[in-house]
Amino acid sequence: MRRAQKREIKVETIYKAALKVFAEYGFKKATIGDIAAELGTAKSTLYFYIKDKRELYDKAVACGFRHWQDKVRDAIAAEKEAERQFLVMARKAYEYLAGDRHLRSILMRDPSLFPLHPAQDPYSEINRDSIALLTSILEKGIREGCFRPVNVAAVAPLMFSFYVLLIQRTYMFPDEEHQIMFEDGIDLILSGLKIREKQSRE
Amino acid sequence: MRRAQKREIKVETIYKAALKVFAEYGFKKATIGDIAAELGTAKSTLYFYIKDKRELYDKAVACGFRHWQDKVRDAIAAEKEAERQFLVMARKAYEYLAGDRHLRSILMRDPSLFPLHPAQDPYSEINRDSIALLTSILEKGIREGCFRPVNVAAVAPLMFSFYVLLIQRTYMFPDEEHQIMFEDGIDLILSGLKIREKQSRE
DNA sequence: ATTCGAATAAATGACCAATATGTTCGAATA
DNA sequence: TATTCGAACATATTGGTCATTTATTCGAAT
Repeated sequence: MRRAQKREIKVETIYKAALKVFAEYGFKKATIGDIAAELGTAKSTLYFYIKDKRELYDKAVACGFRHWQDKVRDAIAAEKEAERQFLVMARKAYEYLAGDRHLRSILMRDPSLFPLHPAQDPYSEINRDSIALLTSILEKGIREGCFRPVNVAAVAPLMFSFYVLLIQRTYMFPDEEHQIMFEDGIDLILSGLKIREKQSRE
Repeated sequence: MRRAQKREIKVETIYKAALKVFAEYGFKKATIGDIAAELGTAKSTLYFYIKDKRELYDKAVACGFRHWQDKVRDAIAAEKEAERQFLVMARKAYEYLAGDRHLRSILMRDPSLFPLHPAQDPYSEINRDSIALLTSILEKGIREGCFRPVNVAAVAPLMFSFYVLLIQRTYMFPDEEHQIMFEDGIDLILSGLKIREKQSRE
């Protein structure tokens, strides 16, 4: 295995350990010592791989985000129609987070990680990717004639924020009620998008 | 004029002055002395009307919110159909805030005043009212057959949060782009609500 | 009932020392 | 040569005291 490759793997294990420790103690209280201990290595060794604590946090979180995003992307790739892709995107993102305790804990500790204000978002690159993904689904749906021809450039970021809001609520208050909110929220947005040739009242 | 009535008026002027000072300096930096000076009265006199600084802030903001809400309610009352009411609600709320510099400044200083998490919302009563207003419009629309029969109890709070998000964005970044986002956001939600018997593609 | 000035209580900020933590570095190792 | 480590160094945090500011109370005056 090439050196650079080996290093990459090592860095990933460091991020994983860091994520775990940060999830438990939060950025302030977690120490480099804690993370080194988690890895069974000396503090100083870490500095062979990272610049400083802040960067470690950012990169570790970014890594967690990217992993999340990859899973969602894979799930979407398995679908053909835009409408299905939209639904799968929403549900998979939700489901993945349900299974990643650490990332969830970090998100709950520090909701500002999600971009309320895209301008000051430390993970803008990743979130831009998410919005791009959403954008492509919207465009596909519009091309295929199942979505209304909305202003994609304006609507995609909004929908992303709305989704973040839904996720935050559902995980902050994981009760029946918020579960329903999530489903109904997705349904509302999807209905806003869809073109319905004919609709019967009931 | 009755004593209690006179007192009420006085309290309102105090709230108004407080709002102005808090808007300029923020809660921490604004002092009771500043507010007293704004009113041209002794600090101690304020304590005849208020309990403490914190309460003054909360009540002053609540007063500002209520005023805002009243204006929106009035505008809605002038409309008949649910769909129009919905639109007017969104636009009037936006427009009112545009005209109230102090309230806007306070909101921008402290976005948490708006309930991301309804549970820990200090103005839950007022926001409950807002959601109730929205709920009644939704129900009316559903009864009248122009809105889909959504789960109002789940959708109303979500729409409220979404609206808060739109407002925050638009005022935090008052540029062309966000203006468009506001309009498109409202349009998306309204489309999600509406029943369209027939729709032609174009 | 309402206002005020003076007095008191509580919070805040500046400063310092002690400790904990982040970061660097040269020697050791594989 | 790439990687690890322990010790040394630098920086940040904490706890504690004092001085100052600010919040709040109270009795006298209107």
